[in-house]
Amino acid sequence: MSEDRRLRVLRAIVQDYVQTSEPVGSKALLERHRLGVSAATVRNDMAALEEEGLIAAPHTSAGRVPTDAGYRLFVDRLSQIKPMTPAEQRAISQFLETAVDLDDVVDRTVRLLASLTQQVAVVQYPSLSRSSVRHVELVPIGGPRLLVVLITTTGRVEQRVIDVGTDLTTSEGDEDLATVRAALNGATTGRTLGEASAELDSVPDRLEPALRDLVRSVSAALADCLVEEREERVVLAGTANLARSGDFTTSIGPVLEALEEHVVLLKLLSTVAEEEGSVAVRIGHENPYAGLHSTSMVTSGYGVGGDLVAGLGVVGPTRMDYPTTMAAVRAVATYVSRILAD
Amino acid sequence: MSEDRRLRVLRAIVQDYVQTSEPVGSKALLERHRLGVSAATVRNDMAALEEEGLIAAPHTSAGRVPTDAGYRLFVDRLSQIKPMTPAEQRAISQFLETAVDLDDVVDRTVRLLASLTQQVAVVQYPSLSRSSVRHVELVPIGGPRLLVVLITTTGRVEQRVIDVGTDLTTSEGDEDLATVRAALNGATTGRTLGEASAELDSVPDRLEPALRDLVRSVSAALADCLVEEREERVVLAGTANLARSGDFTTSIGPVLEALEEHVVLLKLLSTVAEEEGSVAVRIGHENPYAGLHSTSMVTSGYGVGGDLVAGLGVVGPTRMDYPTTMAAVRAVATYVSRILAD
DNA sequence: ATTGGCACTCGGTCGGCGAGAGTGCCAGCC
DNA sequence: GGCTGGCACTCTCGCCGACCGAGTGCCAAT
Repeated sequence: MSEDRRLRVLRAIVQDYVQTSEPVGSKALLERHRLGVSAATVRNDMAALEEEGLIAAPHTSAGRVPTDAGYRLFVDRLSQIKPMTPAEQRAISQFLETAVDLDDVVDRTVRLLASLTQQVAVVQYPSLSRSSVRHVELVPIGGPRLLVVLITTTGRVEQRVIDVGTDLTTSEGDEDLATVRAALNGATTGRTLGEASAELDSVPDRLEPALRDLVRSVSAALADCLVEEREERVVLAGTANLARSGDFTTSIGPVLEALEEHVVLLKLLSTVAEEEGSVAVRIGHENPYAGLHSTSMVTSGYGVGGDLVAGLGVVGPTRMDYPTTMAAVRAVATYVSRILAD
Repeated sequence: MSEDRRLRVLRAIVQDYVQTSEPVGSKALLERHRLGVSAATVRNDMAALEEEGLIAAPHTSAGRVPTDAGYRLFVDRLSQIKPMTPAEQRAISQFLETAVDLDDVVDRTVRLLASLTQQVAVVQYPSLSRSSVRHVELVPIGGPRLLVVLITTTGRVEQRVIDVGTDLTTSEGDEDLATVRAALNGATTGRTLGEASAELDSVPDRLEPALRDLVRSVSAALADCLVEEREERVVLAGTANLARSGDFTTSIGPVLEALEEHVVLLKLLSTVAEEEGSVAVRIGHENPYAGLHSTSMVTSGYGVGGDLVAGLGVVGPTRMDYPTTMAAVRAVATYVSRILAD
């Protein structure tokens, strides 16, 4: 019994099941694939595959359905990512190029991914902790109120308004502010947000005592921006696709609940494959979160110039078209990275 | 046949149906409500109510179910908003108070509303077009690059980075910038965003010709911030509640799709009742959007100091507990307004 | 106007039945 | 040893009919 043919059978089963969404039997397989052997042989192979835990029968007299392990093997060894057509690539690129700012890029990305894959798309906002400081600015906005602005290499702008106690609209205040501004920029510009955060602590000590109070409040605000958890934000689109797919008609509930747990999604997105251009697939129970046990997740990282700063991906039924989904995720990740490079 | 009793019957039907989610018959009604009349009488009343289009029978031999018109009458004349208990009020207030910034307020609000009502919560971001300009700031961030910052009275901060062509890091550039900054602030500060936008056009003409190019690019960026449609943003929570309610088990799809149409949601939220503390209810087919024909929407406005700046509300099955839902929406709107007043 | 009574309607459920799909196994063949 | 055709078996699904019960509509009586 050839190992090779057994895998071909598995592949055929996965492909058929993905397409028809019905358990596939030995006879149906023969009709749709030229395997060159008889139904009985296929049945033997299927029995073996079931023994190995790669496929399973919903009940005695029905066809077979791939198990999570079966899909895993299919993804790892039996399929290759379907390249996108030039037309699709152009469409993706054009759609993303017209975005006006970071929010718009993220918004367009998530919609695009949802419509390309017909599944639920998840896009993480570029994460501060992996990007770095481009510039820090301090702007007095009347009386003792000060606007603290942080600009990152990913184009994100964080700001806080703080009350520093003393009036800053004097010429003396201006000077002080300039000193503090220079000190803070010196300490943080060019550093990653994590490094910058650490560096901030030592800034007050390097300045003359008179400025310490001021710099301390500003540092605090800045540190707040740096760790700002809201930055770890995800955006969803295409949840309606869950209902259409038909795989979850019984229980969309748990899946919707899981999708509302943005913290969970973030964790799942953050463990994406390291190299750019590669996609990670998490199938069914491989997923650590129970609500997603009946789903698969295809994710990839994106970011500017080799520095991965965030993840994106889709969530769909385990019975999904992995090759095309992976292609779409990879393509979108690539293009959004390119857009962000500007 | 007393009109009064007929309405009592309608109220009883709505209450029972909301609670049991099963068509209510004459006998069941008598068991749960002391109406003081016999089943036959109730049947006559029900026939009359059906004639008036206030209730309907799913099929010949089943109980009656309120129609959209029936719910409407119930909401308008047969129910009163159930006040929240002091404990609930404290809980709401405390949960919202701990928010650190505007995004956090919105995020907490939508989650709170979803969990209070066990339905889908929708919260619109405070809308720029109804708030006004607090301050405009221009920050040179190296070479010809300039950061344009707009701060609104709702605490929102919009920014754009633009390229102005000439190097600004000269002392001359500093002066020019100061002039432009003063001019822009003079033209916009204190005005609503709509007014400010109109005012911007005339700013270039009032300055010396040498500055016109600079001020024109800055004005453009600022105008862009002012009309920024992303500001008209909504946030959702509790979509999983749709699945649990059981009313949509057959067709969550259209509802989920409708909820993804943020533009539609915005339109629905923007036509909220004018007075603070009042809630608007849109029942079933009263809803202009087909995907929401099987849902009701309970909305209210919120904002700082009498100026309504945005809407919030919930979307749920027409079979919802209107009195409690309306109470929750009203309470949350009130408290979030109070929080935003700071 | 209200009430009790009664015939009627109709959806939901349950059991049985047949068809069809698919399997497992075995004996034979290459 | 591996492949094949054949055959008996199992199980689900859909269909049909019967039954049950909730609920109604109507009518005659009060």
